[in-house]
Amino acid sequence: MKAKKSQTNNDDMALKLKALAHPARLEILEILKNKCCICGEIVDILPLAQATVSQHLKVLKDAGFIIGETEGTKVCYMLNRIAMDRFKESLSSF
Amino acid sequence: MKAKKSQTNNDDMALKLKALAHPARLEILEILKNKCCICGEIVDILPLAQATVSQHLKVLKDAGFIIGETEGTKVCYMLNRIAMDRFKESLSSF
DNA sequence: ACTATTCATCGTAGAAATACGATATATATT
DNA sequence: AATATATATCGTATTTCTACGATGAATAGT
Repeated sequence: MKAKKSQTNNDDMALKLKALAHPARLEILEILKNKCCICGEIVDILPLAQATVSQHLKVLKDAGFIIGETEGTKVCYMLNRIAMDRFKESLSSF
Repeated sequence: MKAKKSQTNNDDMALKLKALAHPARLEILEILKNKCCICGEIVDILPLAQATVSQHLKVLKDAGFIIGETEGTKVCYMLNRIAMDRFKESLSSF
């Protein structure tokens, strides 16, 4: 049961690592580290199409690293500091 | 030039994250965290074919997370503690 | 109601990752 | 030299990722 749990942990950890394992997504996180941004601002910064950026944002959101707050027709994205810190903490065992 | 450097950093970081982003590779790292192992021992532990384990070891080695020391016909793998710590350190900025 | 704006989702082409059997390579043993 | 052992590499089928145009959905402004 210990091994099973470790397995589950690794699966979960691998999913989170995969969510981070792309240059564009790391850049998005760096942008959101300093300030909240609406999707369009991120599209303006990155050399990627809107659909692609939206896809990357979804990956980060599904992994829990960012939060999106809808305000009218815009969506304000922000870093989920707690999730990020928890992730780094769980990495510390390696 | 600041942006360029950040880009390069992110590319490199993404490569390292990708190398870690697989349950089998995380498990290999956990195994090697405690003791050095020859490839065959890892093959015995993981439910994967020898070719697959060898492939995963190569990914970890190419990313610098492990070191392989050949001893006769065997290869003793060990964690590259320095590389791992450096990686975690560079993650701390997020 | 119509139009514009913002973002998400769909469909899809191309690239990369994954797993494995087969085979190659290199050393050790007899 | 022939055989056994340990590992790496090759070829390949399958799956997953990535990027983007096209389109849908929701709200805002006229």
